[in-house]
Amino acid sequence: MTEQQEPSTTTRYTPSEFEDSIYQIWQDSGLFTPPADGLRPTFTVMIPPPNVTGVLHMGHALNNTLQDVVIRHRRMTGYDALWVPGTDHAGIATQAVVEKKLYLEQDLKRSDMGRDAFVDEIWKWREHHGDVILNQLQKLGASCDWSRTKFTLDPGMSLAVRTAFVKMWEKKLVYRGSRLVNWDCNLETAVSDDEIEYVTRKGQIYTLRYPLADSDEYIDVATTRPETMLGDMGVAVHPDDKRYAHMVGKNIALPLTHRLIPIVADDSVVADYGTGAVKITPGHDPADYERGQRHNMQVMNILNGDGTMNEECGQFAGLPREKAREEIVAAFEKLELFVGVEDITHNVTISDRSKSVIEPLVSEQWFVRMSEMSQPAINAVNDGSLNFKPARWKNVYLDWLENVHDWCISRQLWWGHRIPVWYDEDNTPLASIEDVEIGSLHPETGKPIVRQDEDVLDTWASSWLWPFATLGWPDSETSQDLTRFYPTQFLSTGRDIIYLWVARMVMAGYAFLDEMPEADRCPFSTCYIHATVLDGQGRRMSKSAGNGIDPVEMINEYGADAVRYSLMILTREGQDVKLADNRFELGQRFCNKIFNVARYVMTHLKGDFTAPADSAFCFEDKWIKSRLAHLNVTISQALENYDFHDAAQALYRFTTDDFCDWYVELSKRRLWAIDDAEVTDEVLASAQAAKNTLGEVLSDLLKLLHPFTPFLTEKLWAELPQDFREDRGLLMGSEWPVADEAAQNVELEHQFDKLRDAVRAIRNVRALLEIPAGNMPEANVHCEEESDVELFNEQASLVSFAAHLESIDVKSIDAASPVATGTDVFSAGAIFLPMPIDADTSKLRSNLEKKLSKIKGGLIGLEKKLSNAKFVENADSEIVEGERQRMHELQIECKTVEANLQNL
RNA sequence: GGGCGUUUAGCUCAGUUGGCUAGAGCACCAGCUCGACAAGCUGGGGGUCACAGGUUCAAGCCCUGUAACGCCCA
Repeated sequence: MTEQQEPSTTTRYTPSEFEDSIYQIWQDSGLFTPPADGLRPTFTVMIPPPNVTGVLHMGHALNNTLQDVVIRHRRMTGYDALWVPGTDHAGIATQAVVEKKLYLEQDLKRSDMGRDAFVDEIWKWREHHGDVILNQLQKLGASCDWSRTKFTLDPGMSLAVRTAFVKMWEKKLVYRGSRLVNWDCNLETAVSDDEIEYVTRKGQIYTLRYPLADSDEYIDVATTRPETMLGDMGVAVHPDDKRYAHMVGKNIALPLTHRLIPIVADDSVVADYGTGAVKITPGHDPADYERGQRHNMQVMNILNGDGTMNEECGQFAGLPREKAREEIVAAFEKLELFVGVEDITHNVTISDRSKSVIEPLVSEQWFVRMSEMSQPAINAVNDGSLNFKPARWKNVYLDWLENVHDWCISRQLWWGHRIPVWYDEDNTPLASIEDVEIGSLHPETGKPIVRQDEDVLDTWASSWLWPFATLGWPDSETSQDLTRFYPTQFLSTGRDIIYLWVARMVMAGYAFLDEMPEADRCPFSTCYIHATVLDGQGRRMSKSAGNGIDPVEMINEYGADAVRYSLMILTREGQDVKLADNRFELGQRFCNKIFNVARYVMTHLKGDFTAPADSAFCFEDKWIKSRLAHLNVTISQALENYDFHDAAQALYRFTTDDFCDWYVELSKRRLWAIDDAEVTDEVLASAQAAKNTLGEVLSDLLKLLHPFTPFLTEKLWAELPQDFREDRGLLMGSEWPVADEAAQNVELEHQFDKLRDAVRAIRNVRALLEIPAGNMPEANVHCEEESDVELFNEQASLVSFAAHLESIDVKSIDAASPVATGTDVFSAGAIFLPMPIDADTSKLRSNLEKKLSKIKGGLIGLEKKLSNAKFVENADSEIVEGERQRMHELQIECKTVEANLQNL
């Protein structure tokens, strides 16, 4: 692509013909990898690693487009920009996918295969399918440094995970203990508090009668899970509850068991809810666990890992919990201890992953002490080291950190980082970065090591190290990347993982990078929370609902640039985006526009090019250069602030309105002039100036567009003649244009607006009077200000050309209105078009009448306002003066319109 | 129960520290095969800014309350 290429001859933008080859050219150019010399400041983005089992969905497409826009912009503005890609091993999800596949295809269960063979199968699966989503990111145009692609189970990541674990071990931040955890009976593993959700479901609440031992009295207790009564260790009532006061301290003979359990008084019981008495099942309910602790109750586990009743359950042992529920209710009925059942709706805790009902149960797990680690992460937001955009998400982040619970990090799975802990024969643990040989001696006890911990770590316990582990930490051999590219500047992610991932990464940065100065430890300075993509009806897109729009399909249909651009302009900060698939037409139309205008411009840039003298550049040349300079400032600011919608919108406005509809159309006036028989040097120079301006504006515009529509702009850049690009390199690697301050001319832009308004007014009257395009009358333009008379006289040919006129006759507004004309008023005066013979004036009349009533309405409002002493007194003098001016204008307009109406 | 967000044209959305007649795209209507583009060009119609109060000379914007929808936490 270093040689200039021939412009395309088709009039339709057909992205499928060039996107893949352009991506290949980028790949081969090495530009995805920042230069090794390290001379420029760095700008780093870490991709939120998608699950290795994942396929690209709209959320990914949106999020990764954002990141690519940021990275491409920074790459062009002089940074060594690095975007590190990778995938997450996603413990539970991946294990489940492969487990299912093996079962369906080979009728194999993992328990039959053994750990090593099963893990091998997952690795094989990853070799074949693990890059799907990364390839899809390439179709989207993601300019990641693929040479640095990481996987959260890579050996380097393993080293990082083990190092972090041992650091926590040494600081006593990690501990092993028996605690009530959220147990997923389907997956047979513990999950953390952050991996569960609550759903409202219909259920039943059962009331059971518990007889007191050695008494005729009883207590009724209500429960939604009758089967847990087998694990009851007591019954609690409120200390002030007179109904039960005499029973406190006595025992209950727990039915179906031979156990006696105490009645205790506890403040946590709500006396007027239900029967006012609650059963205490410390082994299977978080609140009861607390109550049990307060009353020194033992914890009894009645469940097996798969959700069946365990050997503590006597006749019920081995039954699935649902079946046990039925049988226990039946048994209570038989004993005449069943009081009743009612339908209720209540919140049920389910597992994020398997969607099965979570059973709280006590088991031996590894936990991370979070409270002290959370403090630096809290400080980071408060001292401004970390900014959220939109800012309100910092509250979600802070809420979680300020109320953080210890994190259960062990999982009873096989796919993941195995916990780097070994035990001697007395179960004394030893944490180690290096593998410990079985049979070697425990350094503290001197006893032989007999086994490694069977469990693996929660996936987030590797991904929280992502920002620095991807850069080589803690390996000193490879960690020059860490010094150069850490901390990163921008993290973009979804709101659902603010605490699962974002908060933990910040904690990890402060906790583990102790060799770095405090100020450099926060892993990113901006956390951008992107919009959620909803379907056309405003529902979340989901696989199960089948309402997802496949970005890859959209790319095939509309092109990656169209998909990218559409997503960017639809994404207002903090605002969810409703997406129907036809919304990509917006981007498609825009890309088509760029494609065609570039083709048009380039047909005029052929051959040798000599730059014209400054004097050859005319009014509209200066105008479009001024608009371009303003656009540059707007885009640059918007991108630095991550206001993607604003940037995309400014590009749209400039490209379609300013450039295509006005400048390019006006340029034809001068370009066609050289076809005339007698061509003066002046005409030639003017045409040359137009060509030069077209080329220069297009060149800069392609650059400004490039972060949003990289494929198309790169293709067009290759076709652009040498004179309009500084070197033969790729657009992707080119320098962002410098906003030309000298070219910015607000006054001139204001003048152009007046010309444009006049042209529009003329076109409007032409349409109302049905004057055909081929008919080129002479129009009168009457201006309110003398300076505008001058302006319109100077730019008469511009106005005539744009409005299809033979010529214009410019006068002061004080001049008498010409007779037999149709009029319209505009921002600087009025225009008059000669009435064609047999003209139907009805449309013009109704237009004028409507306008008149609007003007009169405006006048009444202004009169009222200006006669209000308080307004004149209080409002800024500029505002008051503006209103007076406006009033004056409206009065003139009123007069003009009335006069014309009378003449009709 | 607590927190956050949204409500502006038929649809999807902009609208800055309060200040000219509230904007865009799509859709709609009328006209146009004019030498980049019919995925186009030109012109046009269309809004009680959710509702009720309040502050102010002035409110889509600020304050209070209400309603509907959505998300998160417990």
